[in-house]
Amino acid sequence: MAKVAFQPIRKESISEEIAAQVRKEILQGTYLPGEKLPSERELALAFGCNRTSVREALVRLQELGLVEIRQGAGVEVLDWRRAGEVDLLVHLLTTPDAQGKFDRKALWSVIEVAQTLYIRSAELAFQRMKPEEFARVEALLEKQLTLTNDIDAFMANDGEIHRAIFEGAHSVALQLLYNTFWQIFCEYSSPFRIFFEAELKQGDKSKVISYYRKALEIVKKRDAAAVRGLISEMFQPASPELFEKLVARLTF
Amino acid sequence: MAKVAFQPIRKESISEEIAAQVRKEILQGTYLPGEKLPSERELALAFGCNRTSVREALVRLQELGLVEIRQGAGVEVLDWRRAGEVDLLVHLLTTPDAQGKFDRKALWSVIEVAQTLYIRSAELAFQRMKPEEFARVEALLEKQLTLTNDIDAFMANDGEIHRAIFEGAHSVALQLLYNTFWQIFCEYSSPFRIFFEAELKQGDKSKVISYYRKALEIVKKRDAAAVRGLISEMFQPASPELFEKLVARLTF
DNA sequence: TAGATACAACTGGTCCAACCACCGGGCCAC
DNA sequence: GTGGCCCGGTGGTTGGACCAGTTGTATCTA
Repeated sequence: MAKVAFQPIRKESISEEIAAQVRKEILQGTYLPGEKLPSERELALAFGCNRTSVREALVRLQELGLVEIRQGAGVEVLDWRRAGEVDLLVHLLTTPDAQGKFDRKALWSVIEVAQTLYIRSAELAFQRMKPEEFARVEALLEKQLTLTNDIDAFMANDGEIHRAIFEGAHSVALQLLYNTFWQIFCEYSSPFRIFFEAELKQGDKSKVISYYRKALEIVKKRDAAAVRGLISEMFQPASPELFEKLVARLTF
Repeated sequence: MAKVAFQPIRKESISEEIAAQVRKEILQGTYLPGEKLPSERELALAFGCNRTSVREALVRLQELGLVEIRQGAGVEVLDWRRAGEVDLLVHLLTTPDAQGKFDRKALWSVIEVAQTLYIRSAELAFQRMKPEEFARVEALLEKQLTLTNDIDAFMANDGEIHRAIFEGAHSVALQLLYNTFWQIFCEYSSPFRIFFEAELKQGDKSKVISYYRKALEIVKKRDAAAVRGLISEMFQPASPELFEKLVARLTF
């Protein structure tokens, strides 16, 4: 086991690079809905690469609902507020606006929705989970309380706990929503990491630790009535004042 | 205006065709998570097309979180329950399982989540909409009551009403979620079309019409407390018994 | 002159063949 | 057991060619 948690490197392909650049321009409003992108051939020239790579990039953007590609007629920029897919969120949240400002309002809206979905998910999970599923959640929560010395394992197990809840709802839709929102969280995990590290050093006085204890108790008692409050508590660090502190630590 | 609402034809590109076929196989479990797809060259041979088209198709699947493409190592099938994006839902709902059976449970889970999101959205909208936004919703609702003779216009305006509510929440996340869920609804619109047509013929006795009347009143009174109940009523046709009737009319 | 027609320029769609970059496994020397 | 090396296979990228659809325009026709 390495002393440091090395991050696996990922080489961006040319088409991803191109997609990222064009996506940014569209999200920042350089290209307005209804306008046409330069032709594939022009883009290839501009990016100094092959047309094939440009095409792959455009296909990516089309999948996100950012553009519409029509043979013979060029590539039209769509209004992403009307046509954008949910998976656009993660890009939206990591793309500063034209003034280089970070979109706090968008992030806040995601937190808001995440909380709503989490509460609903937990409500359904408490109705639908089988004994062995409850047992698994209990086991994960107990494990979490033993991982206070390993921040990496702590955060990984944290993800598994949340996932178990969303899976417990026995809802494909919620499960996929979890995937998307978890991906967003991962992009933002750096400030949370610092937050958790500070918390864990406080040992028993830590609010985070006491939160997991409380969660474990509620799950053991199958106390469905207490779930809503518990989750609201979990989202407490996302309250406006703490929100600003977390945003200040973002690293992209 | 044409007598019939013609559907714009869209020619499927080869890469879309390939993506659809491979997606189906993955969703049906022909390829299990961890397995590798045939190489691009093999797929090109099998589909009788060029490798370029296969590559575009695979990029599409990667964007959905269905596969992971790694240079030199082939294309690995991922577990879409863990890695799939929300945008996968629309494909999941229109892909029968290996026995050719339609996945009712998945559709039900979508309806369930849609209701949750709609309620939350409306709650927020009632808190955040400005007078002109309320006025717009009122106008759309009033317009809806005049469109009882034009089913196409009726359904289009219906979409605008829902969109206005989701936009009223002033939440980018909810707005994009609306786009994705609306897209799913469009895939399923045929049974709803029949349902609405039958309702509209009943005139004032129609439950649907009375629903919009009630909605209009609630919006005019800014009666936020009544919203939850109203939306639950709207999702009433999705109750188990009617759900089966609607499913029976699906046409894909 | 108004409308229909034909054309030409442009755009995306597909294909081919070649080469580069990377992975994985097998082999070898240390 | 470790690291170095090679080799076959896989994805990544390239340039160029041609097909197919769109669009605006110049032209022809009534």
